[in-house]
Amino acid sequence: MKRAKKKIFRDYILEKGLKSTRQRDVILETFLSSERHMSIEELYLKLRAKHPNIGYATVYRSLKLFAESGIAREMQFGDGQTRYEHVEEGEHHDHLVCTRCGTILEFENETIEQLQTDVAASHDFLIQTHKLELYGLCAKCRK
Amino acid sequence: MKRAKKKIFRDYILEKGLKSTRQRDVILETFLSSERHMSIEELYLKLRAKHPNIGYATVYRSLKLFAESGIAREMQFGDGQTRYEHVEEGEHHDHLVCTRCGTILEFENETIEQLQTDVAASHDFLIQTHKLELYGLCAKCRK
DNA sequence: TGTAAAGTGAAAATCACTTTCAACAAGGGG
DNA sequence: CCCCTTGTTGAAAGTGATTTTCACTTTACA
Repeated sequence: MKRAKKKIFRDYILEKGLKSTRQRDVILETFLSSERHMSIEELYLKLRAKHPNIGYATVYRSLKLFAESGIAREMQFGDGQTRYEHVEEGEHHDHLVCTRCGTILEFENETIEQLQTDVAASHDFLIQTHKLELYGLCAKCRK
Repeated sequence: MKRAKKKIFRDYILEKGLKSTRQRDVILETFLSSERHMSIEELYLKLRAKHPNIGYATVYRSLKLFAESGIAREMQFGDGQTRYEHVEEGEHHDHLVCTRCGTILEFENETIEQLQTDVAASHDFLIQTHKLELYGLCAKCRK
């Protein structure tokens, strides 16, 4: 799976006439072996531990590239920081965001998706993407 | 309705030991008689027309206060600007956001709300708020 | 009215990115 | 291999939205 994503990215780079670099390899490896929903700051700090010479800007640029290539997705959860999550092909999920501890859980609900399509249709609206987030307290924090 | 919101705000101000000022009155009046989903920039420009001496910071501060008092709600639609919408008591709606012209339509769907509650329950999660946005092309723009 | 506490506006500061730019690497040729 | 065109990088400066600071008002109540 990690291998597959690396291939997708390699192919994307090639197709666009871009170059494969040491930095991108390191950032990709670190991103892929990190938990989902990492903020750029978090990823940058994690990277710095082993690669103190990698610049902030490079991390931003690489993540943007990962998103373009289709292996990552940009997300905003209202805390003012952009997070990137791993993209699994053909899968879409929504989020439960704990407002106390920041934990992000994922869920899928086919019925909700279908109802969204219905709503859009009734407004003659063509859906490109959607965002559904439930904010509140996770099991741990509500005790 | 406008009257009711002004009262809610007045009560909030009082309860918190804050002060009622000319600026807040003007900003509130302008906010209430504006369309929903105004960005701060838009509101500020509208205000300036009649009150050129009101500062940017005061508009920001007032809107934050409106949100705290419960008569307004902060919203992010991914265009990098915070928008404030009017809160009608006991009503919750979601949004259709046109990615081309920026139009924001509202809709309500009780079934989706119910399914959200079910999802949350199955994760032992306590919902405080939620956000559902469908991004795409509105009827006008999809032609 | 006096005055303590809150509010205001202008400007500076902050925050999360983005861009700039000079120095460096990649990946083809030749 | 070496060249050389073109993309890449890191540091630092720049952005744009929002916040904070601060000296100066205003407000509300004693």
